[in-house]
Amino acid sequence: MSRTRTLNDVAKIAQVSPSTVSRILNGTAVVSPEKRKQVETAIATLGYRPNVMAQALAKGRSMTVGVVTQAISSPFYAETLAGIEQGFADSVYHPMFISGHWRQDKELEAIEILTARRVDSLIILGGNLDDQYLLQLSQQIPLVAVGRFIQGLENQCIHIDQIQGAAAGVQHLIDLGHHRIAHIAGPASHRDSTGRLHGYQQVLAANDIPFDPNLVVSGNFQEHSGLLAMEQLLTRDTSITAVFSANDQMASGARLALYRRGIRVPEDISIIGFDDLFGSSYSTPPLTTVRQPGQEMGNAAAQMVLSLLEHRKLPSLIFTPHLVVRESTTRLRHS
Amino acid sequence: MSRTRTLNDVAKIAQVSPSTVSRILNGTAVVSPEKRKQVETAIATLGYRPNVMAQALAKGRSMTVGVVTQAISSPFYAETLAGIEQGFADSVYHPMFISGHWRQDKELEAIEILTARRVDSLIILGGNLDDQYLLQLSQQIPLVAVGRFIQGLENQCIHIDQIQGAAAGVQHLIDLGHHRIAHIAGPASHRDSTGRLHGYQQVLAANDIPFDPNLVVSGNFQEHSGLLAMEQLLTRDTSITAVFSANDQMASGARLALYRRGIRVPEDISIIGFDDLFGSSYSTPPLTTVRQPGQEMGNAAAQMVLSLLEHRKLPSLIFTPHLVVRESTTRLRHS
DNA sequence: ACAGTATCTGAAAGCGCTGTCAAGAGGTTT
DNA sequence: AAACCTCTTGACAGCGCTTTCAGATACTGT
Repeated sequence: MSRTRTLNDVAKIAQVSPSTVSRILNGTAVVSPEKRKQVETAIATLGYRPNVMAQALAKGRSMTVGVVTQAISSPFYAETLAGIEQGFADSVYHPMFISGHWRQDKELEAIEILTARRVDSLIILGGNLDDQYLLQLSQQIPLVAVGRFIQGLENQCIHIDQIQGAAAGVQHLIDLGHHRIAHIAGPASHRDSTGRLHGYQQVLAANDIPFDPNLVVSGNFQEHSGLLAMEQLLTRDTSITAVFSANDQMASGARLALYRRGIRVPEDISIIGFDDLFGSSYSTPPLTTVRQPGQEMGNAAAQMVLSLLEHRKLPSLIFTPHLVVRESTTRLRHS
Repeated sequence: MSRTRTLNDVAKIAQVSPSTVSRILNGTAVVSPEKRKQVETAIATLGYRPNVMAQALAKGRSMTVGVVTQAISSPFYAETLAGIEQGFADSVYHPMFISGHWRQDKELEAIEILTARRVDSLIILGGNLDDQYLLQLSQQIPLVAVGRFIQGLENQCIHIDQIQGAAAGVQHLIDLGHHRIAHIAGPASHRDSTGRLHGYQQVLAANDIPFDPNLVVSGNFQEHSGLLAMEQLLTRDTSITAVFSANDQMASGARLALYRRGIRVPEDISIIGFDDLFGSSYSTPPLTTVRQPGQEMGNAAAQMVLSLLEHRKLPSLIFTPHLVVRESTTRLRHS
């Protein structure tokens, strides 16, 4: 393992001062063509690569942005991460991901780790950190939040209206003639869950359909909890003709519960999800869902960070949930 | 944005030398209880956090390990990444992920970026870099490869026998009485694809079933290509009773193609996948597949890196593919 | 009481780079 | 020919930390 080359080595064999090499590397000042040539060949022959750590220390900027995600293997977050990565792709910055696992302590720890590395900026994906904390954190370091709306930091949040999204989904079901519509909610602690639940309730009310608490069961956003929730709904009430699941993963679990009982989708029961995960368009039947453009939002978050870092004015980005009708929902047959 | 505190600030207000503070932080030497106390309170009142960049520069170790993955949003890789992250969780190291998108140039670029940051070690997930290059790279930096087997670097590879896995899957189909078994292969350029194809052919031969080239179609490991492949198989040959897909994602696409034509799974056609993605156990019907323990392999890769970095002897880890029988395969009914 | 030893601590040099500052070279102007 | 610019370049002081080295102190044993 040969010692790695330094800028000094380059300077020495190019017979110039380290400053000059630095200037060429960074384009910080004009350098005579001859010296530039010498330096360039020196760099080439040594195979020199600047040490980003040292640059970071000297410049006071690490060229990395920290991303607090919740779980790298969660399909929804993964799409967003891919968007973030793509958004930084041709910039000089690079993202570093750390998972918070939906636990506030882990998220705080993630932020510690990231700030100890002096990341230049932070992207927070969902999570349980409170608004107040993030608001204060944003005073110390440029940050953008994805999937949440923080009062006083509106311009640095990328989110979509969950209520509106849920409303669109449930209205679709109602338009198809359903009125016994169950809801598999997310965990009550999660603000997206409550938003979606509200959307569900609002649309019911708007359509004069009484809200029946028996028709809502909570899960934890994972497939298995959707399956359990569906089973519970089925034993509670047999008049259900449609279910609105707070995310695609639980919809998938619910769909399996139905399959096991021989209940057909969409003929017997219609299902609608939320998120539009990539795989949802390949489920059987392809899932009707409310799309949250995860990748685009991630990409936008990266752009926003870049603007923040370069003190450009922030792009104003608006994302709206969007109903994607596929084959898991159908018109209610009057029986 | 208040200037962030440095070790010197701490030293000053604790009335000790910077060296002493450093010693306490790193446990490098014994320090008298009083000084330790002074320093600790100083750290607490200042809210001091060491600058990892500066530490890295001084120690010559960045405490980060670079991971070259292929696509962060690919379900299989995402599981592996989660395993890696978990494997480093209570170490002082942190992973930094960069995607190569299955393109050699991007992978090389990823390695450049990572080494410019002086990562202490590298984990390579699959990809198209050639063995020779990696073997040479491993001379410069501790590296472990996941999902590939490199001659001369066997101890630093974590992989499973693709042939054996495919064989197990196909044998399962044969045991159920199938002999018209199609294969949806991965891209020919991908070594896992060829391994799985060989496994398929070997088992066919071992059971005296003639290999019919018409029964194999290649996809690109994405869902859509599986759908296309299935459609093609269906037009080519109507006697197919089972299909072995080179991964779960294509199996999912194939399953959709069948659904569209009203062909039942598993009653009319049995399907078996490869990987055992988390979502596969929630497909309709739950997919029979050959499990590749992505998360465990990722975790093992992290452990291996840690061993390498601490010069401990390498754990010898053997992973084997494992048939997971679910509901997408069934005994052939003699018609 | 004194050399010898074991402990703790600070000074200082550096890790690899950047950026300020001032000097030297060459060219203009009057 | 003197005074003044403009350009390019090197010295040098950091960035925030670690680590050697040697000095200071406190204990040994004889």
